[in-house]
Amino acid sequence: MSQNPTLKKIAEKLNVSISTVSRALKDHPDISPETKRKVNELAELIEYDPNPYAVNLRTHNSKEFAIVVPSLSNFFYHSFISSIEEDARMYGYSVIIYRSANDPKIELEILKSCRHKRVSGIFIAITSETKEIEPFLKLDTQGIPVIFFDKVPEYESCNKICVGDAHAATLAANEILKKGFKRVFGVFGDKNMSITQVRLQKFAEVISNDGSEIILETVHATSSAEAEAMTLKALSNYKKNDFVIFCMSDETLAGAMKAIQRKGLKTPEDIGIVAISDGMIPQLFYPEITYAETSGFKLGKLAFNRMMKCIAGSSFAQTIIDQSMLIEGGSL
Amino acid sequence: MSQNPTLKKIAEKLNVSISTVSRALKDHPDISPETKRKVNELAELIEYDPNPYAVNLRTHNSKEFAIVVPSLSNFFYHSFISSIEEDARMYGYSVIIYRSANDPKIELEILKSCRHKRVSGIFIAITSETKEIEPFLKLDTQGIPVIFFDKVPEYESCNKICVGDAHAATLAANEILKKGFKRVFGVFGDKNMSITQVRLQKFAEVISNDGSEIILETVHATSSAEAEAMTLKALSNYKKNDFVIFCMSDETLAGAMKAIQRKGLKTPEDIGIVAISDGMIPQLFYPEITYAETSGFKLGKLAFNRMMKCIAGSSFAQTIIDQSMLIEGGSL
DNA sequence: CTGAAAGCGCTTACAG
DNA sequence: CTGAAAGCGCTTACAG
Repeated sequence: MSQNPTLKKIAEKLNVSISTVSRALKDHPDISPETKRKVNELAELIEYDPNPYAVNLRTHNSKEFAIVVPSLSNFFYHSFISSIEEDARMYGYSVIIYRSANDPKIELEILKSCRHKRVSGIFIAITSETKEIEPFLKLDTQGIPVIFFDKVPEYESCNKICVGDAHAATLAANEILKKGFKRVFGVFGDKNMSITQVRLQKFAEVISNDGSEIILETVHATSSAEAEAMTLKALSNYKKNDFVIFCMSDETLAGAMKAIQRKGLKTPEDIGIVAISDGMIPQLFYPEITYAETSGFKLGKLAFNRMMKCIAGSSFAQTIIDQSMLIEGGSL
Repeated sequence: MSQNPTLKKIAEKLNVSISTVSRALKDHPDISPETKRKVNELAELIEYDPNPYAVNLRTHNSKEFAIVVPSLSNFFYHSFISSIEEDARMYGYSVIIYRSANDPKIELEILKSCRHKRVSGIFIAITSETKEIEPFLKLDTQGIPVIFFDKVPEYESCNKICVGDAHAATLAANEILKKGFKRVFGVFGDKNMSITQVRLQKFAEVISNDGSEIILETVHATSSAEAEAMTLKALSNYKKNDFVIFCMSDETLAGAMKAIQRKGLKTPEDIGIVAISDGMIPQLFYPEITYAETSGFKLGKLAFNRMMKCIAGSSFAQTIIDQSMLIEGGSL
């Protein structure tokens, strides 16, 4: 069991002290080049790697990041996680994934576990029920940076990396105006989520501010199946060529597309559709669906960047909004 | 910084020794009920939680599982990870995610990191280039159980949890025979992957053994785009109603569906399609695509189960095959 | 029933 | 340039 190389073993073989070996390995200026060479050679040979638990016990630096998300069955979070994982490994960090199941109690437990592990930092998308953010702020003051992403609290002075909800909604709405549709059917998600509120509000604002006589009907669906049923119902009094559907998320998009297919309608000939999406689902269809992109991958890069700055000592809280881009398919 | 509760602090407050506190907390029979009560009360009060790094340094038990996958942008792996994460947290383990980027060198590095962290166990889908499995076996003998899943090595005596490739291919092939198609176009993945070989071989076998005059054409695509191009080409001499497409994976399915939509064909009226899939993509279309299910979630449950047995001391290596089920959509 | 002591593997002031 | 020593927070034989 104890066959793992340790400082002690190297020290014994080389007839120097453990301290010397430790210093040589971290290229401490005190140590002679000759000793350094010998130590490094042997370390290489026997594949020495410091025991991370011992290091942490001394230094309280775990070289682990935690990512906490409400759910793992979500393309957006996957690409966020991939993105973080990619950067983390370059910097020698590992990534621990936690799933809060959208339950604030579990979320709190996870935070506790993060604290005891003394993770180097936490990326978190909070649950839709999370009310208290003191526990998060406390971690921050204890030296564990917390970067909120996607689902973030209202509270001002914390680090937040968000999708540009208003901007994405505007892009989609403008595209609809540009094409001159007469009726818009907007499929939105759970009413309680702040992103739903922002997207809905902005979308409605842009559409109605246009001055033209566009009819906007909106619904809230909490699942794909619900989105499908609602869209189907809306399509019952469908008239060719003046109708466009807007979906605020991949989940609602999946449902709406199902309804469109069920009705045997074709985009863009029979009906238009545009969404806010991470891009995976839009690309499964032909013509590809036009969408305002919310990239988990890009968000991950921004979040990681911010994290590294926090670790380097930046205590200045910042909200970063990732502006989205319109990706043109041919669906409207 | 050092404001975290420790055994020492409890001991001081209660005027007992650290040893006593440690024992009381783990309900050691030696300790008096009275002492236990006092210790536990205080521990509760100040929210004591053992420092996992200190515990590990002593016990070499990390309570962390590692999951290693070639890529994270894959629905199948996501559901596998979700599944493991769910079980792991119930048992008080955390889950570390590693991505090998399908590179055996990175894979090796990850293994090394797992060894030094002394993770409690590893779930791994190996890269398609992995030749040497000694490093894996070595971990196993060092007391870190390795459970291979999905992409597993040929080597016999190790723990493997696989999708029933042959069975899934058979299910799909039988469905095709049942419906009496005349021409089958099979879209397969990377030739080098063992799952491709098994699926192709079995599929071809079942189709050709039927005795009827079915024409089977197969291609290998390494991306969705390639699958789309190849399917498009095959569709150029398409004749209504005798043509069915089989896709061995979600990736190839995405490509084939794109081609079908591009041609303006409808399933099942114009053309049939059947796949092996995790189920996410098939459900996006209407009619839903019929598929032989390979469930990452179910595989995860099986793998976790096996892991717990290994940790409990089972040294007997075992290969578990998860038989798939045919999920009927209406696509052929 | 309880405690003193060693030790897991490392880091880092302190001393020389 | 190098080493002895203390200590991170815990566990566990050993002794009483």
